[in-house]
Amino acid sequence: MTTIKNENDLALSQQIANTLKEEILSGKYPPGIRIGQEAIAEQFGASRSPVREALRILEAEGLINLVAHTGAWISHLSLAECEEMYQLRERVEPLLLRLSIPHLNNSIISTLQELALEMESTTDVETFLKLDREFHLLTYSRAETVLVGEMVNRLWNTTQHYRRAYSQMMARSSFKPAHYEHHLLLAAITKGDADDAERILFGHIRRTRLELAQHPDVFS
Amino acid sequence: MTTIKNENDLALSQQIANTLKEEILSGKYPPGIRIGQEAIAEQFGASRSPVREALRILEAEGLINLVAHTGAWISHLSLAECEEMYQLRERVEPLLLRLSIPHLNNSIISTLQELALEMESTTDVETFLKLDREFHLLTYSRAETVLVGEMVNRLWNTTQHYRRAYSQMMARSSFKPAHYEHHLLLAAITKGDADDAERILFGHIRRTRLELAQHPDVFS
DNA sequence: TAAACCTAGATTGCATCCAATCGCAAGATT
DNA sequence: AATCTTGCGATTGGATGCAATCTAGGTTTA
Repeated sequence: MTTIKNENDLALSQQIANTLKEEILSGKYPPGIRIGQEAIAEQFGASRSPVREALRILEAEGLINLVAHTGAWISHLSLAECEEMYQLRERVEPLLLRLSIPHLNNSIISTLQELALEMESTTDVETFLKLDREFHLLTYSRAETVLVGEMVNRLWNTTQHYRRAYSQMMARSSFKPAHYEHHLLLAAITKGDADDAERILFGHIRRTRLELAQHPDVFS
Repeated sequence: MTTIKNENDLALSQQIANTLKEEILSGKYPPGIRIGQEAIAEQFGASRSPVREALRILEAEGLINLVAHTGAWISHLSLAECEEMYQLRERVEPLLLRLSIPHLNNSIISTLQELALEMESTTDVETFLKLDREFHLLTYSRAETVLVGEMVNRLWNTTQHYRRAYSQMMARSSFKPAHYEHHLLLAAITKGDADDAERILFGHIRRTRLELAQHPDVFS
């Protein structure tokens, strides 16, 4: 008997929520469209009860909006709301990074190095997105926290669509500052300099926010 | 025809969630105890369906924990988790304050002044808690945000029990630093000095976190 | 005596059914 | 012609019933 919980052990509502979440983050459901309870229920071969609970879970994570009698809509942020999310990220992610840095070992740091180099060499937007997410979440991975980590996860999830749109819009050459910042961040992490790492990360997110604000056409 | 939504117009599940939330925050249900679906359903004269959705909503806000087949438990934070919440507050609340300060007018500032003085003169813990909450939330009230404000609200709600326990434990004299900080904060706000206000607020929350850490007996 | 096992009661999770509400389109009215 | 009204179809919200699971208490066994 193992303590590892099998996915099948989870409540059906939770399984549905997890799967739906991945589908939403993957871009299968674009922002602004509606999801019908019946359709989801059919997709999973379940009744609408667990589907409705799953939708509540996703609403809590900010991925969808539930409106009474009109259904569940994939969340879409306005430019102003997106800027809010980025400002939150600027404040919260440096904290999480600080809590993680003391526990990052050499093995992790060399993986980070590889990820940074891979990012520079890829031309595919979807690959870049995936690597970038991996890179940053790995820098956070050793923080011995529960709540801060969850919050950062939520912030990343709710801005996922816009990171994608932004990356697709930017010419590949415009990623250069991001690459430089990644290397600077890595250097600070290697030195164990949490203050410096915080500053660089803050600037990294802030720069993205300001650039995003110059492309309001993403939000239409 | 008015656009103001009557409470009765809200979905039953939302009404139940709202009422339950107030009851939890008021201390009617102490941390660690279980809430039965049947009991809640009976209290509201409803079936278990809306109750279950209400519980999902409250879980999302961090007020309860849902465990499969064992029910809903009022959240209780460990000392470590509570410190996490406070560290989040240290980072997020100064941001919200910064966004609010430019729009605070004289009428609000004089109300803040009154609240600060009232706090100093009260001896009742419950009154102090209420005034303190009013004071800080009022300093945030003009921020033109949606998401940041919601997040701060959640942070306050999930730490409510512990602010109460902390206040009850502290001798009244130990509130003096808090009063000084409130006045300093008010001065910075009056000057419109967001940088200074951020620093003071950060220190205000941080001091409370450090004092709380010296009273681990609150978490048992 | 203490630990493991087993059964009964209670509680939750899910499926199904019915009622309430909304959106849309066709028709009526000014 | 534009706007308001009205009715229908579709979809969601809530109630009820049953199966699955957990907890507690008593019984058995080493």
